Amino acid sequence: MKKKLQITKEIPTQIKNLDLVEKRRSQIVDAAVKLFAKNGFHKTTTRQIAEAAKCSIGSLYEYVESKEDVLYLVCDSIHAEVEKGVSDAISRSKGGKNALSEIIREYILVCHKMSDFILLIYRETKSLPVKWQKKVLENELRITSIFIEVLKKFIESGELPKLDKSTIILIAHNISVLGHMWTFRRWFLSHNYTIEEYINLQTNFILGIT
Amino acid sequence: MKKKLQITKEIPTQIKNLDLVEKRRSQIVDAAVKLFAKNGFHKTTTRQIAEAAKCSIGSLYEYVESKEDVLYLVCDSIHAEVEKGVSDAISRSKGGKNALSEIIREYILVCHKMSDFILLIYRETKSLPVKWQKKVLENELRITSIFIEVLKKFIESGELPKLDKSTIILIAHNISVLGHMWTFRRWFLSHNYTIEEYINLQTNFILGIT
DNA sequence: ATTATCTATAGATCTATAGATAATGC
DNA sequence: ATTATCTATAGATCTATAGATAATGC
Repeated sequence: MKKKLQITKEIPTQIKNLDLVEKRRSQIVDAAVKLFAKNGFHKTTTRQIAEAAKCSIGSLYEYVESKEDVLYLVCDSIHAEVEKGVSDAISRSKGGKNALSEIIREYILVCHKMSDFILLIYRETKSLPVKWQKKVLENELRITSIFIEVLKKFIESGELPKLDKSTIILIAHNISVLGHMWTFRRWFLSHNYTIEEYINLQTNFILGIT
Repeated sequence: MKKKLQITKEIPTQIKNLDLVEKRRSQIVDAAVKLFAKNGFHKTTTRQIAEAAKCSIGSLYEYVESKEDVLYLVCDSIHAEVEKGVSDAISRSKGGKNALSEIIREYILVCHKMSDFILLIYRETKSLPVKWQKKVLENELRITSIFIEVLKKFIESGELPKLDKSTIILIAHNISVLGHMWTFRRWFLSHNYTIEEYINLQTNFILGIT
């Protein structure tokens, strides 16, 4: 994939074989994402990451230049998975009646599945070098802009009432954030609602059916 | 205040004079909250805190038992200020037409003012010992429950349509989170909306005026 | 003489790298 | 002979405390 190659280029490595870089970095990311989600970025040591990724600490530093590199790879892979989930839902969508509800539903289910990792991004983005913080925020924005496009389409086709641009943008951000809300208030919400109840209530709220 | 005395009791100190404990801890919190907001909990050292609080590292550890103690004091003081802001707004509220809008407005203004510190709580709650994580979540819930009470009151007085309990609870959480959203998406939102525009759009969204 | 404050540092990390060793491909 | 991997550790922290000193109140 284009995207992956781009990242492979963004983060320097000592290793020549680019296929190997992809493979090992993917091991590293899989190991690190769990450790970061569980113990946080700062409490996770590079040794723990190397061990979980089944390589030595020396090898780890052949594939990345710093611990922050690992965090960036982790954040990026999380966003890629969320984005894929949303895009897939949209291409599966048949359009027509209730199609927006269906997309909101699929998005919240992605948030549900990715709960711990979305939380990780909220917590640790600030630990990245500024350059990569910006990249992470761009990713966030890209996901939100998918909702903007969807909303516009539904307004054009008359399934939603006409709204001005700043309202559309705000609603798209609200959808994003109300999905995330399930991740960072799950400690409360999951005791009071099932995920299906949550989806229904939020859908009604967003569509103004109260 | 009762609350303060309670915290003074929760976190042990070597110092006998309780007034002094309050005074010094308040220095420590004022210093730490800025450092944590700017550099994060883990990148802030106890020496930096002591220096900014104008006491020695030795003294610092007479007033708290650990760095995590400082973080708990910080989180608690942030929540206390948010809660005060909301409570004050409600007691100032004249009731009657648009009173809910007015409370939402004041709440979002509090979030605006406290932006960096609300973000700090999102980022660093996980760095606390579990016991105190729970306390912080309780504080969060207490603020949300203020909105629940307000909503109930407006439904009783007929200014809002009748809603079932789980919808009321969800809307209260949504109000809380859409206030926070201004803090953690400010990097985007503030380039597209003034705080007043944001308040108006979100108020319309929450009240279902689209 | 009791209480608060300070200085100096023990003890315990953790990141990142240098240099040695093993594996691969021509 | 080139590329990938490993072991061992340099160097740089940082938290928390012990023990010494200064300030306070009877």
